[in-house]
Amino acid sequence: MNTPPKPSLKERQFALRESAILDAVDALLSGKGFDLMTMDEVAQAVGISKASLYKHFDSKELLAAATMSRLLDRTLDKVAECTDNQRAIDKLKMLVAWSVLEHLEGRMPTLPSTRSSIHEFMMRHRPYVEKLEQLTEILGGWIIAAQEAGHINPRLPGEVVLYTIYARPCDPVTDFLKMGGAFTDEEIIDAIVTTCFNGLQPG
Amino acid sequence: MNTPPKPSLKERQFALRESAILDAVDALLSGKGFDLMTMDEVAQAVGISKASLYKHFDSKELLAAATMSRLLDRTLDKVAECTDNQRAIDKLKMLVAWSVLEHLEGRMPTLPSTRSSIHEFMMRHRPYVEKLEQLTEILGGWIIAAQEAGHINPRLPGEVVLYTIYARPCDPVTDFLKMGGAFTDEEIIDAIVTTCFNGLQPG
DNA sequence: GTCTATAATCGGATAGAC
DNA sequence: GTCTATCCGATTATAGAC
Repeated sequence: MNTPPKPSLKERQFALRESAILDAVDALLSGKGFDLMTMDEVAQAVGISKASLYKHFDSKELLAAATMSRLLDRTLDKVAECTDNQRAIDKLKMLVAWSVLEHLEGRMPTLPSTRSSIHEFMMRHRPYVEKLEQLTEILGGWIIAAQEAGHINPRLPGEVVLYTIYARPCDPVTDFLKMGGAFTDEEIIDAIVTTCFNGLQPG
Repeated sequence: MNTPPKPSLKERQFALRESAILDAVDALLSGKGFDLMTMDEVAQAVGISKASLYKHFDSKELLAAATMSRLLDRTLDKVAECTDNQRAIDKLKMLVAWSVLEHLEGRMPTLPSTRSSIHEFMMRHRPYVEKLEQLTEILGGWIIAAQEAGHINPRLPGEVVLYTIYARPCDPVTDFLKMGGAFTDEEIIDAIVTTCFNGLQPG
């Protein structure tokens, strides 16, 4: 058997730059979304020229896809950290809290809202869709378990619960509360988790 | 005293065309949002040239502002229909249900999400802000009443409740459920109202 | 692979004839 | 006021030198 080829210095530098690009895109997508983000901004944020940026990613769409793919990797990592003796409802709440925190700290590129021009592209991008399906399957299991345990309304269709959870990090409420400046990040996260799982009614 | 001047045929035609423009913008903003809507599309949808469109509205921003202003008028009308013997919580639920229906039927231009380039402009546009403040004052009263009646969690800050209600028509969940095609509009409205006021929990 | 310079396109806005 | 034709800036993407 061959030992796995050791990455050369050049290869490591290349990977490092690519990661720096994706970090910049995380912040830009998180702040202004796909349509308002320009490739000039990305290049400037990383400190490289636009032409070099295009050597790493052939198009703006593919750049966004790579970023979203990496987000799903992070999410799957977070999901994998959960242990079997946690309650499903607690795992779901943890995930929502985590994703809102990621959004607040600028590491959460917009999940594709139907309105973004990138949405259709992402739905046809295999690597992204496959990871999304993987995540959906796991969360689907958690949701059913939580419904059977009496912690989530069993009359709610699974899709409704799933989308409600997926949509939380891009809920405009988070941005409005942040903008007002009257709440700490912790309070904002608490507000989103509470209204998500308990609604507005007394708890 | 003078009698109010009777509008001439020309003036009525002008007003009619203006209303047709705003109807088209309602649908476009509702479907793709401000940034993805182009003035060419608007002109084409109405069946006039772009230059004529600019005779009615001096800029894309002002066009959006007029549309959003008209939306607030409709909302204030809806609010005025409520009678005093209704419970505050029921009025709030009615308003959420109505706004989601408007969105589903393409008459709900996006409320300014922080991410849209129009957001800052709207916040400086007097007529819009004044109407928004008017609506906010009324809903603020309803929210406090509902909290005192024990129908809304009194520990939730007013802003959290208000923003949560304001954000419902532009919740991505609505679009996702609609796109899936598995739910009727009525079921979608019910899902949004339920998850908004009761959350995901049973009960 | 990185850069500067540039092509190609798109979209907001306007000129000028009628 | 409406139209056709056009301007102009911004943005994605690429050519070609090093």
